[in-house]
Parts: sequence; C-alpha cells; structure tokens
Amino acid sequence: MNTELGTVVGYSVRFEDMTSSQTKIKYLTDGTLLREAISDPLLHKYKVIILDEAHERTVQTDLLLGVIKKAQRLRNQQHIPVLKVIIMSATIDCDHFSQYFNKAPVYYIRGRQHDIQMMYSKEKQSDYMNAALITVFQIYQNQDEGDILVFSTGEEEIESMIRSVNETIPLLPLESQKLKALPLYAALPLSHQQRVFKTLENGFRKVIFATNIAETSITIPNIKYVVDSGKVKSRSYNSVTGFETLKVQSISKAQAAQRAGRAGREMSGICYRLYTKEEYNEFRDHAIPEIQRCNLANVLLHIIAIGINDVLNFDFMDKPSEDNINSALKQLVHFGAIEAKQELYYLTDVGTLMVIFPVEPKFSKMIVTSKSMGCTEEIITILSLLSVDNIYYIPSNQKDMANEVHKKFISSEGDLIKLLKVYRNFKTAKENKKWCKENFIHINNLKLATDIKKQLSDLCLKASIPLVSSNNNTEVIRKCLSTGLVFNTAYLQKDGTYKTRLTKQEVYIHPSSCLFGTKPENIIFNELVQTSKCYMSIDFRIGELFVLLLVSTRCHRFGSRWSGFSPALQCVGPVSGRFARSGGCLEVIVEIKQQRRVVRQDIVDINGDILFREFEGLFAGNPLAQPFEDIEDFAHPFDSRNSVNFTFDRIHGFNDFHDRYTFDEPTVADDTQQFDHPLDQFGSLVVVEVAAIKR
DNA sequence: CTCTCCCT
Repeated sequence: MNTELGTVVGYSVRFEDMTSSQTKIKYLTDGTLLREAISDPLLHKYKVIILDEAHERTVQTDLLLGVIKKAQRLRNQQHIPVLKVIIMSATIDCDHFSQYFNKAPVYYIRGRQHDIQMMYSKEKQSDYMNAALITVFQIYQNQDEGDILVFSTGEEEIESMIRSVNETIPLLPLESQKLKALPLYAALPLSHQQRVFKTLENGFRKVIFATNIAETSITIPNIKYVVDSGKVKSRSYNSVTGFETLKVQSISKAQAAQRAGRAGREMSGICYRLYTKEEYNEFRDHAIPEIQRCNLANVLLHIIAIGINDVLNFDFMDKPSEDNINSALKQLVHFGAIEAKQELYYLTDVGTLMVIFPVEPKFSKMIVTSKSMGCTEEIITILSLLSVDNIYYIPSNQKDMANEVHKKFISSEGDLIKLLKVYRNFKTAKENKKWCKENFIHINNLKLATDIKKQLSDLCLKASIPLVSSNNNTEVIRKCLSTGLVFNTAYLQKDGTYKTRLTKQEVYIHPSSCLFGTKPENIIFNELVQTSKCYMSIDFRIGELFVLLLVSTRCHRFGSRWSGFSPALQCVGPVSGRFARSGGCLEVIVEIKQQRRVVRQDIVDINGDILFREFEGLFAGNPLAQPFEDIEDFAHPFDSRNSVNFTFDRIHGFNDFHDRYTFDEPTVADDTQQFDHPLDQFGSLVVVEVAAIKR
C-alpha cells in the first residue's frame, strides 16, 4: 500500500503498538483483541474482523469466536453498523464454523501447494521411532535428493533418534555418508534452531527431527520428504482431579494433512505415514479444541470481565464440560475475584484488579495480595519467569555439567526462590550473554521474562500497587505465592510419597525440582502434570500452619477467637485459634485439636497486623465459597510412557527392512470447487483453504 | 529420575 508502517496500516502485539489515529488496517494477535474487548465489548472500533488460522482452535480463537458472535448480536439489536467477520481456516471443518455463525456462507479457495504423494505403512508399526529411522535411511539411499523432515513428539525422542542416525552413518558405504541429522524443538536455543535453515556443503542432505513446531510455526525450506510418526504430545486437564496430563497421542486427520503439506511447499514431495490407512481412518477429524482440555479460570474471568455475566450459557462453539466450568468458577470465587447473584457472575474489586494483569488468575491473585504483604517486586519477578518457557538450558550431551552449574542457584526454600536467585544474578551480570552461556541459562527466555516484568511493573503502577521489595524476606514472598496456589498443596506421607490435600492423590516431586530428594513435610506446587508419574512441578516448601490457614476458605471471628472449616484437611479437622496482642501487634494463633485437646499451637506471624488484614479478606470470604466435595481416594493408572530408550541395534544392517516395511500406493484427495456468496445477515463468512493433494 | 506447542 506504500504507506509508512503505523500510519494507515499498523499492528499491535503484546509489547508493541504500532498504530495511530489514522490506522485503517490493523494486524493484531487474538489475545490482544481479547484484551481490547474488556474495555470495548462491542468492538466499536472495528467494521471487519478477519480471523486467521481458526482451525488451530486455540483457547484464544475459541474465546474470540464467542465474543465476536455476542458483539454481532448486540450490535444488531442496538442498530450499530454490522460487525463483519471472515473466518479463515486451512482445513475442511467449515461446516462447524458456518453452523456456529448462523449458517454463514463458505467460500473455498485453492491453496498453493505442489503435488504430494501419500504413502501409508502396510503394517502397523509398534515402534514408531524405529520405523522412522528405517524410513529415513530408505529415503536417503533410494530417493532423489531433497531434505527429510521427521515429525516426532519431544526432545528426548528427537535426541535419541539423532544419536542413532549418527551411530549408523559410519556403517554405510563411504560415498553415502553425506547425511546430517538436526534437531528442532522449542526448548532448543535459537542459534541451534537456526541450523535447519543453513544450506550444507555440496552433496550433503539434511534430515530434521522436529516436534510439531515444524507443523506451523517454523517453515523449513527445501523439504521434499516428510516422515510422519502420527504421534503428538498433548496436554489435557482433568477438572475433577486437578491434574494435567502430558501424553503421547495419535494426531488428527487435519494435523496429518498439515504435516504432509510441509513436503510440497517448493516442489512436489512425498509423505511417508508410519501408520496404516486403517489407522488413519481411526484418527479424529480434528484435535479436541484446547478450550475443552484446559483449566478455565482464565477464560471465565475474561468472559466476566467483558461483561458477559451469564457465563453458564456463554455460546461456546464447543462447550467445555460443566464440571470444568464449575470448578473454575469455584476457584475464582475462592480468590474473591467474582461473586454470584442468581446464576450470574460479577467481578469484585479484587477481580477488577486481577484482570489487569496478563497472567493466570492464580498468579494475578498473588500480585494483588502482594500489595499488603509488601513484596510486589519479587512476586512480579517470579511470575515473569514462570510466564516463559524453562530458563534452564540442559543440553543432552552436557547434562551433568549443566546440572552441576545450576546447583549454585539452589535454594532450600524451593524452585521459585531459586528462580529469583537466577534473575538477580543475571541482573548483577548486566544481562551478559557470556554469563548465560557459562551458567547454562536460556538467554532468550530470560530476556523475554525481563520484558514481561517491565509490562507487569507498568501495570502495577497503573493499578496503584507500588513496587515494594521485601528486602530478601523470602518467607513473606513464599506466603504471598501461597495465596494463589492454595489449591496446590501436598503433604508427606509415612512411605515418603506425597498426597495432595484436596484430592488425596499420590504425587511426586519432579526430578527437575531442587526439592527432589528432600522431604519437606508440606509442599506447594505450581502445577500437577502426569507423565510417567504424577509430578508436581516447581515446588516450594512451606510452614505447616500457614498451609492450614490458607486452605481455610470459610473462617469466622468470634471476639478474640476465630475458627474455620478446612475442607482440604479432613485429616486434621476444623482449624481454629485465637487472636492475641503482643507488643502492639496482633498475633494470629492457630490451635490444632485432637479430641477437644489442643495438641499444638503456633503463632502464625509476628507481623500479625499485616497478616490479619490480609486474611480478613480471605476469611470474610464469600457466602458461596463452599467446601470442596469429598473426593474418594481412587487408584489412577499411571500410564507408562512410550519406550524412549530406543536403540538401533535391533535391525542389524539394512537388508531386512524392505520386507518389513513397505508402503501402499498413493491416494488422491478430492478436487475442490469455488463459488461466490454474499455475507450472511450478521456479516459472517467462512473461508477455507483447501490444499489439493494429487498424485 | 525428567515437559508438545501457542499467547495476553
């Protein structure tokens, strides 16, 4: 358009707003538009919204779809000019989108794609890593030049397959040793990721082992062959048990098409599917939308903040389960972020403050409480570090060294205090690149955390939360952190394992935690992820009594006494205690009783006044803050992870794999048509890009 | 004895 960026055409993303009053066309991320919707629910500023990559069905996409639909209806009712919407999707789930938008017309456009031959495995493969390696060498030895992209599930598998390739190459005839194996996954430092873009010296071919990062985010040039394991690691959330699982699962048909498409970007290509046609037919059409497999606290708080109070009837394109919605609402009520009036939910003052911050509610709760606890500076530092991917860099070939170097940051108080230590050292070293390298720290993640901290600081000032530091009083920091993580407590059992207080599940300290191997009596964790075991990640130690207080959601004051029912502590029973004056300070004393006798009592905090003020908010609680239902102990099967200790020894050379591993004839996808349509009455249109896959 | 990918 030949205009200066930020004038007529501009963009707006998290840390940058390149728009002005002249701007007519604005590029923005879905999250940014959702933020704007809080102050402008009808999206008055916009005439047309083009929502791209809708097929990815991220939480933000789904939330935005609902918010836009609601805005369309309201604008229609209020005779405000229509909000036109164009949904762009790369796969053929157009019906679903069209139905959702009142049978909006669908317009098909042909994607630019070269021909791709689809090859299916003739037999089921029990070991997809083995199959992938065999296929790679098969392509390398029998097929024309062109690089190979292998879709795998995670770092460990990728590194293991690369080791196998490197061990195998020397066994090949000298003239066919020109194969270079490269890894690609998000946790890899940027400089290593960029190696996949380099052209190699003459005659050398690349084989890239990647996660789904190569499906959409990173496009690698010169790929002619795709090897698709048919597997992906994906996260889901169980609102009843409160833990997330991270499991290797079969991909969807849409994902399979996306992966295959990576072979035909510059030339015709071949996609080798390491699964049979029958297995493929069993794949679901699309992955389950993320909104149906995550904790909804953030989503619901956002919806309520936009002014949609009837959250239970919010028009989701794919509605999450009622259990999940209710448990998230319960969490928000506990935090004092929302309150209910006849099935309608409203933001409280605390909630209004919480939504200012672009972090999950469990984290924004901490920022809000940090004001009276006087540790805002430390809290936002820790939260910015929790907002980025792992800052510790542990390369597979220097594991011991990296772990050794990281030891100097270890804190007996846990991982969050350790994070704080790393950050402070990084600052003292003046954000030095060399320091990061020597200390095995991901510089890009740490820099991103610095930006996030800046954003959170600015927002704190806006919310009149001064950036006070607790001056190395780590105890108050841990207490403040606990206010957001009250649901995430576990205690030590006699056999050395841990049990969550709320759901009584057996859990373990994650081996990457600095508390691994130690046995603190009480522990608070950031999240619960089930992989090979149910692991608590990012833990910290906490005094028992503080835990008791925190989990008491309903407390009452009777003169100089207080009592609270502690649903998470059936093993201990009701918690009560008294207040006392000591040197002008108010002390909160907790008494633990057994058969009416006080067996133990403790002063919670010397700065009782401060603490009490904090708890008054918590105690006053909310009439709706019901105790949690009693959840029965139950055994849950720990899925054993797919075999990762792969060795290449098993196939003894290369002569026997032709028989074992062959492919079906290529298949041809249907051709596509084009037609013209006007927009529907509310102004919605669905555009589907169809990749024509031909022989 | 070890965590896919996005994003406010």
